[in-house]
Amino acid sequence: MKPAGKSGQQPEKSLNLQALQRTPGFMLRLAQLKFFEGFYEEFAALGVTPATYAIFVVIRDNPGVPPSSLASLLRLRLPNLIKILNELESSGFIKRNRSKADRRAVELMLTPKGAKLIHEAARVTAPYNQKMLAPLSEAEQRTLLELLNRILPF
Amino acid sequence: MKPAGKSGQQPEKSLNLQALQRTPGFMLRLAQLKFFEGFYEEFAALGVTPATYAIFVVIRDNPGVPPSSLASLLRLRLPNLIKILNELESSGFIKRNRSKADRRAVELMLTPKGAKLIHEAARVTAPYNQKMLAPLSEAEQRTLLELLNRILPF
DNA sequence: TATTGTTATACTCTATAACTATA
DNA sequence: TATAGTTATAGAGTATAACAATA
Repeated sequence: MKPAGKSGQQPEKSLNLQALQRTPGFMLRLAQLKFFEGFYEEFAALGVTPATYAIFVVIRDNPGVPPSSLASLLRLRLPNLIKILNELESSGFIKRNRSKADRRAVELMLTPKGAKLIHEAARVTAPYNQKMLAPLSEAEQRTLLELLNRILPF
Repeated sequence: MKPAGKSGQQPEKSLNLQALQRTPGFMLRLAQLKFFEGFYEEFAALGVTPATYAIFVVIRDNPGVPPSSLASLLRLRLPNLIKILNELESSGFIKRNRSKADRRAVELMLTPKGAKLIHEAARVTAPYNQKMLAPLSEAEQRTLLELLNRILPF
């Protein structure tokens, strides 16, 4: 998925959209598309995607996390995550250690290069989120996050 | 995309997830996945997907809507929408009329069979939404919808 | 020439099956 | 035998280019 599209920013004022506007799943989809499109614009220069951003953050905050935990957390199938991890490792952003306690298990770590990348990306995060949520007050932004957290199984 | 997955319902309590939980784009993605997975479960018997559900609703409320408007509203590329419309038409759920004012333009309508299908689907909608939003009060559900509407360009 | 709809096609994302190695 | 990781591969979903018919 790449950039926006010329046709979608002020869509079709003349249509009756009440039913969809009251459909949470549809509104969540549109909101997620907006965030992902904005993400690609803001983070393109760093070469970070929504998926790799989340992977970096989780490894940063949980060094040694195994791929299986990462996959279930991010809602990625393990084989699909492995492909991304292979690219991140061959690019030198992460490394894999074999666990000494259980030699089947893999422990994921950031390399210094990876730590540097997520550090730079993290500085874009706040202004990016602010831009996406601009129509909401600070309190409303917190409310939105809290409601989303409540409907999810954390 | 089809059903849930055994591994993701109570993910990884032991990990530090604070950063992602404060990342609206990530939480929106998880919420959207939850709604779509639940949708497939609830609407599978009717053969309706999130995309076709939205298409049916817009045509029902806006008979004669052209494919181009439908595509920009639903954030689908026109060629991808056309493929879905072809299937819905050959299955007898919608029909295409050529506009008399502009013979390039197509006007989309539900057939009686399509109207019946969306009528049956609409009866599943309220309990489905209630199930997805169960952790929220009625007032909170309204707040969530309102905040999502505010960050989108309607 | 520009616009609407359409076809063909490529690319990305996601899903399943099967394999390796450890336990 | 069961589990963690990996590979291979198939299937959706989404993207662009090019074309026909009409304006």
